[in-house]
Amino acid sequence: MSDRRTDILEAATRVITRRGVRGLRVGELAAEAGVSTSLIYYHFTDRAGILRRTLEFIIARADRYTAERDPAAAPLGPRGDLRQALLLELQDTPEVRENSTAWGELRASAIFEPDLREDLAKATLAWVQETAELIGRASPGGTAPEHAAAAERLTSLLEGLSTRWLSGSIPLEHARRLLGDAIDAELGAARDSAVRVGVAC
Amino acid sequence: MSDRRTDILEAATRVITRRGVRGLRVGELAAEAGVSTSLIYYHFTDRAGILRRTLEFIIARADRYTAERDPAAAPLGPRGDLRQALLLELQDTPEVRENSTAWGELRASAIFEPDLREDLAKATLAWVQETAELIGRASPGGTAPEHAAAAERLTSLLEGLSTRWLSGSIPLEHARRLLGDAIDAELGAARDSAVRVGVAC
DNA sequence: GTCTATAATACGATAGAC
DNA sequence: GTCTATCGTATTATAGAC
Repeated sequence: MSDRRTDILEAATRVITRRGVRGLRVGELAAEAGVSTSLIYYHFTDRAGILRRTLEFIIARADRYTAERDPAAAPLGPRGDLRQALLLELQDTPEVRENSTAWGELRASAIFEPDLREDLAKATLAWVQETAELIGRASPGGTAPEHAAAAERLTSLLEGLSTRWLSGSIPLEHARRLLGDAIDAELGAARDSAVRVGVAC
Repeated sequence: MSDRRTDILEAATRVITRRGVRGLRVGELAAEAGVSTSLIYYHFTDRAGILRRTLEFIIARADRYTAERDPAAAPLGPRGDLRQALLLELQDTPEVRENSTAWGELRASAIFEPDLREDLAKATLAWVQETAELIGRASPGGTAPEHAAAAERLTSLLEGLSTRWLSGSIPLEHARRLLGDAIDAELGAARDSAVRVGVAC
């Protein structure tokens, strides 16, 4: 489990959090992981290989902690599940910061490195679909395409807010409030129209 | 107007669009501008100076084209003005692509280079305030803080969608549709509550 | 699998002529 | 102001011992 290869991938995640994907230096990664540079080349062939495997690692880890909600915790209901799933990404803990930073870097790097795009688009799609499902459970009123569109808006907004937070343009609490309100609005809109159809004059 | 200095700044914008802020190489910039590397150092001192001036240049140019609406064009009304101002940033023209790419890079780079944060935060704030004012004109119902929050949500969403577009995760038209719907929802919500207050049972 | 040592080169920056 | 030539170093990557 905790072999050298994994050590290096974890170290790479930390270095990317500190310096960015494009600021990662093999020498600094070696120091962070406590190994020689040549061992890194032995395991990952070249710098591009390091990046590819690290980004896979980050995507896999993000999946894991998203899925890993404490099953013994008080049930939140569909609305609470959605709020928690999204607000989870706006927290100042080392793990979330690492994931958010690395995810943002992955996306920003993909603009200039077409090789990264396919994996990124696949991971994005999976995330949007999971979110759409949570929205569907929280607002049974709408259609599946409406839920998908809402999921795309909320996850895109989350990415935008996360980058603003990490780049020092807004405080974390402010980002959380804006996202929370947007979630309420996406769900409220559906609920309101249901209410209107059922109850209004 | 079109002196060497400006040539270099325009060339730098193109190189950043192609390679990113962190992918900009002084040698490549020199080739793109058709000058020697030392001339670049003569005008901009060092690489950081190149970047600083180029980002100022980009911010100024974005301001200009945002302000530069054809005054002879058919008046759109407040709602149309808002839509146009935001959707303007999601277009596949060289100038918009350059600005969006560079702006995204500026934000992504600021995560790792605190020197960039202040200018970025200032430019972001100005943009949010302009947007809030447009929202205020388009939906006179709400309060100023509500307009500001809506502006932050819409501009953050725009940044998120723009990055998704540029990184190849969604097609441009799709991004435009999602943003357009979000604008309608932000305005519609205010209008609906006004309508509800005035008219509902 | 892991290291030390080093090759090869890319890159930022400067010197000095015109 | 602009160029050619070059320096010094940071960085990727490899050779070869253990």
